[in-house]
Amino acid sequence: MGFVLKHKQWQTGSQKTLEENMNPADANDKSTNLAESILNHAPPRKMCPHNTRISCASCRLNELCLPIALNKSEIHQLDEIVERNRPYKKGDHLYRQNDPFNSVYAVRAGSFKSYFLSDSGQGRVTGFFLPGEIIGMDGIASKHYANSLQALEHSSICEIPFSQLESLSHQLPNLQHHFFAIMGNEIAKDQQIHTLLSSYTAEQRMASFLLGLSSRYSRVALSPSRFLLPMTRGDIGEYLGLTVETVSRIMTSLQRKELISVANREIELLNLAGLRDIISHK
Amino acid sequence: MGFVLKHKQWQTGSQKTLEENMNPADANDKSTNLAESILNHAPPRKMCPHNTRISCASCRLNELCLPIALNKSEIHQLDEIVERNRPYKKGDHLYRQNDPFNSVYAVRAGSFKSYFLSDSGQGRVTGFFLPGEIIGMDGIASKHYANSLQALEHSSICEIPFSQLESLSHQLPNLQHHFFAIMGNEIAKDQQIHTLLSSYTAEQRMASFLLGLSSRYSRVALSPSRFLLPMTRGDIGEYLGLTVETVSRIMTSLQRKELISVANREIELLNLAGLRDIISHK
DNA sequence: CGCCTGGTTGAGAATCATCAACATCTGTGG
DNA sequence: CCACAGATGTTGATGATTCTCAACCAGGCG
Repeated sequence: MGFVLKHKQWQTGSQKTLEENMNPADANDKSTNLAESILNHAPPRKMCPHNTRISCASCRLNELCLPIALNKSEIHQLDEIVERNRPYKKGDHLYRQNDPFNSVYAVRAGSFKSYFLSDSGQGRVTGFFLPGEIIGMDGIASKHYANSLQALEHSSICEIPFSQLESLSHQLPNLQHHFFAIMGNEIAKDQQIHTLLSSYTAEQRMASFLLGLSSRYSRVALSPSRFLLPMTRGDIGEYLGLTVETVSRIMTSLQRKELISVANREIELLNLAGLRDIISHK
Repeated sequence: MGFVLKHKQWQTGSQKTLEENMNPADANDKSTNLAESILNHAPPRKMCPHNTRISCASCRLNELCLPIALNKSEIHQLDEIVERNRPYKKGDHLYRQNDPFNSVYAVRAGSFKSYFLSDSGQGRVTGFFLPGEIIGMDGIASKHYANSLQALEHSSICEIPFSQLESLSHQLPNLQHHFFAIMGNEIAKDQQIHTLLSSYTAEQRMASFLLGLSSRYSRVALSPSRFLLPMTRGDIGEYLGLTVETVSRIMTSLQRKELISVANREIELLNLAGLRDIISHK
């Protein structure tokens, strides 16, 4: 059966403070904010990990996000145009399908899903976004977002106004190059999903999906073998072109084969090689 | 049954000269080339439509391709970096999976398919490319092409070395903006295919595919309702995640419903609204 | 406590794949 | 120009994977 974890010591993007090496100025800002809220008779609350006064230079995701390949002064210029918004609660929308496109966003903590509603009303999840990943590039061409974007849990993001990103890219060849690369990566990733959806069985899709999450979590220094699924079985099904029931059945089947161990949203990948075998097997 | 066309007066990208408004200098080049080939005792051949001495400014696809939104002098600069290669025969490869990435390509005439071979050996078609469309963006991020690219018929392309495109984009904000838009468009398009593959029935996929081709052909001033399919049923099947047999069956079924009329590669869309209904129905 | 969302499991149905046979088209070499 | 071979396309019979419908369970939140 494989052992099942009972307690809540699971890692997710939002449960871990993402800016650990903050500078003293940031700490000061924080205590100031706290003092203010007390003065305003707001209910005293725990220190929120989603500090909005963080800089790109100190963000622990900067290896994944835009600043990679920028030097110190360039990062500072990027920092100037990034807006760190208020956190989003589970279910909040970052934007909706057809809203005018203004910005791309980098996930700082938590996770999001994108989904598309067709005229006939039925929706399909088109993507999941974890910390360090970029959201909103589907709106660049048409100037309107093609999907809606919703937080799957308490999450925070960095907003990057696109016109300013363009001007800055014009000044910084490294940034232009890197943003081309980020978009190219998105294109390559989408084509992999095309292959997955057009030729994989339900079991292969699930195995591929879980391994994908695994490697994305390990990129942000979380465990590649134990994590919480931020999305529902329904979300997974819509994303993979399967029904909820099939997703559920495959999960229990993978568990019976001792490849994974699941309990609700908690999942552990027990045999990565075995999962890979499922994908290549045929 | 709908009438079936018997003869070969069908339009494809390659059967129509794509550069009609060529300037006098180009015409001179052409006759010179012809004279040369006669002097060299080469077999006299028909005037080839794939003249390589064409400029972006005179190309009738320049409204679709990169030059859009560039002014005259900017187009000239773009022209400098574009290489117009020899034509490709049916089956020729433009590049193969894992080849080092150097350039993106614009289709000038004809058509191509991209396909991905997985480790297990089975391949899947990931895209089709018609005149005016850009090929190769899947290689930008990893510096290696993720797919192989093969000509479906006699075709010609413009090669745009990517590093030069980047430098030029750095000088010309319009070009940078436009290339971001082209990549954004590719991302949005890929996500539509995601929705198609994850939620459409076989019939909906075929209808959507045919309507997609229709609008892409009309973009290059070809008939939106009558065209030649440059790809095999097998290619279509791989692309849509169906088998050859299913593709064939759906085609005859659509024909019985008098929505289309097919004979081999010749296809006529008899009822566009009817095809759209299939997609939105339920 | 009870509701509602989310998740699991089972039985039957439907779509599409598989296997197989055959028809047709294309291009090549005699 | 014909004949042939290989690739491509069609059609039918059968079967498997996945969906649909339905019932039920668990957990979180007011």
